[in-house]
Amino acid sequence: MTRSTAAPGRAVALNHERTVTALGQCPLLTGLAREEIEGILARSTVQHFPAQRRVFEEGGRSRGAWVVTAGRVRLHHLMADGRQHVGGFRSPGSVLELTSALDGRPYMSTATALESSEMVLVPRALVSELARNYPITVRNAIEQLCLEVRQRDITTAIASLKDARGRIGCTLLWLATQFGVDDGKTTRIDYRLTRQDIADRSGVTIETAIRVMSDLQRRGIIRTHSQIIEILDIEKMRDPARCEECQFDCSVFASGTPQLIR
DNA sequence: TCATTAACCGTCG
DNA sequence: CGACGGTTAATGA
Repeated sequence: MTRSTAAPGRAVALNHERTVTALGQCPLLTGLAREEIEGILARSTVQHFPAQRRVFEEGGRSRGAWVVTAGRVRLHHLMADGRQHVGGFRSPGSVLELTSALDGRPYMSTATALESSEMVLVPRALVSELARNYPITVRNAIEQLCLEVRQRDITTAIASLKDARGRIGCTLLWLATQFGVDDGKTTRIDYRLTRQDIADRSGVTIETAIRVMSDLQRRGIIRTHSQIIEILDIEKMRDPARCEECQFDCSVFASGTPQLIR
């Protein structure tokens, strides 16, 4: 066999390895052995999506739970005026639409690939079967659904904040809990986001998002570089977001943070 | 395509 | 009235 055929074969094997690893990192499957993950993958379908392609749509019949195994995904609702309300962003290891997979009702939001992404669709039947065969997955599912409920509270908090400063501040702080990487003094949101993404997550126009973020940069509270946002002063960020009077569990400072939704 | 700025305008406290 | 934020347009990277 020539080198030209052997090399792609090895690439496929490596790719499979990465898919298995990412699938194993899915919170639903925590505690399962490698062979069990392999078995689940064997009975699931792997699909690839180019940037901007829809993975599934709100209202569509649930075929199962989706697990992000590569790339990045945006969850959102399409609104009548053409704007999007973004519910959240996901990265490898995330499970999407577990609720729909469990109750068989339609998908609750639309998912769009932000970049070339790989998704594993775990069929509904298999999700039920997992619950029967591996009690740990029931615990995992409960844990995951609790996290999703809590995140929904954050979304509510963002929407209920009165002004744009507060909404964008709350959005950035939440993103910091989800994707934040502590660089000693500052926190970097390790997830590329356009101004439009921030605006859609905050419920404001892109111009307003820019207006507010430019001001935050002038005041030395944040710094941005090629779609990566760094929070330089979390205290001052909490101020416009009015974190003190917020009843939701965003907990930017929480040490021993529970597993977050990736 | 993404980011930024500015002028303008309606809403609301 | 004046702050705020959406709309529109122009421009730069």
